Amino acid sequence: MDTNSTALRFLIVDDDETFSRVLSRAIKRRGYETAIAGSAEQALTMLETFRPDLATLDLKMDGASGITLIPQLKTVNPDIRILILTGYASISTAVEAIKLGATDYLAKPADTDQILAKLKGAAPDPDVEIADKPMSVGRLEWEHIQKVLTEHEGNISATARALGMHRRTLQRKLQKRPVREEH
Amino acid sequence: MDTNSTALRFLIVDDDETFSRVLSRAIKRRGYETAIAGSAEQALTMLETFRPDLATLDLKMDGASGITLIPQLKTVNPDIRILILTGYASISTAVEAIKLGATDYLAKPADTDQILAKLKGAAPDPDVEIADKPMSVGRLEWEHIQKVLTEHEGNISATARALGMHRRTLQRKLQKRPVREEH
DNA sequence: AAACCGTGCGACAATCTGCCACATCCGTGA
DNA sequence: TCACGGATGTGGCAGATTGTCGCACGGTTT
Repeated sequence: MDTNSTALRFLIVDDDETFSRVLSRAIKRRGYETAIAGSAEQALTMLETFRPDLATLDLKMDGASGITLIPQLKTVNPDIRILILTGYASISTAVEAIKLGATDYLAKPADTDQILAKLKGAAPDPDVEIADKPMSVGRLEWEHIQKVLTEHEGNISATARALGMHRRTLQRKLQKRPVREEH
Repeated sequence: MDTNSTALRFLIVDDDETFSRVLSRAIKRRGYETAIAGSAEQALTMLETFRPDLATLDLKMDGASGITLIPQLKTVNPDIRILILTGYASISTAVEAIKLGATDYLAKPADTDQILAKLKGAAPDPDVEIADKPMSVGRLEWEHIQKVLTEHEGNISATARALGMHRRTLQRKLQKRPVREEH
């Protein structure tokens, strides 16, 4: 197999710039060529010059949802593998995305290895190997809380409401240290 | 019984007898021919005599999960329309089911009209509504657990080890219903 | 058969959560 | 300036949840 003529092109569509940059670097480090689009519209203008082989799409962005990109990405490259990656995951959007041809669907936060594992998972190559340990539930909860807290500019009361959690409970969780993962 | 040759055959696979009976009556009243299976295994034995055109499958049953029936149902009737209907809904099982060829996926409780609408529903539309609130921590935990659980092919002990969680605790969490997010 | 492994479940103590009750602060508008 | 609404820190307490142990049962492997 000719594997080194060209690197696989990986398109990241997400309006969270920090997230995109971090993910892009991690993907690049693994030998892919990457491009970032901050919106669905911007992604469309890039398709002519950057024909992606892999893509991650966010759902909740300014303008169109990443889901609307799926048919268009598949038109450009029918073999493209698409991963929906969103902080606003739901069953109904997951069902829609898969029906439209997305390869898989993940809720943020997810680490790079899991992202790539999901994208490789549907490849014709039957690579059946479970990678590293997943995040512990405690760690996941911490990440999620931090994310929502940031979205609410550090407002604890608002965050507790958004999470459907009692403010007192959130306060107590925040006082504790983030859970550590050991390897 | 006089069997109407034009009536569509509707198979209900669910171990909740009350639920099955109520749904069956409602479906029958709308002109379908119905059959009930209390387990995946029982459903298989019926396929020769009752070739369904439509089916609802439960996930959490004694014995095999309804998801395992999808390929076999499609073998008997490639045009069958399958709706996953479960009280233990999660994104990872939804993705799995749709990939295997299920038509749609609904969380219980759902009324008869919703069920038939999903089964009759045609093309996927990219304009699904996206949640405006992030998942609650409880919901996120449920989804994460389900994801890891599918990655470990339903092995509870292995999942508990991977999550750094006591097996007993995981068992208890799995017995509970996932938290319903309002929409 | 014996040694394992995964699973389901009872019991109990340690912890955590939901919830109410204050007591501060901090802007904003009357 | 003074209320008023909203955010925040804390204490307390009953009830829910978790971490552990233990035991039984049914498969698989050796």
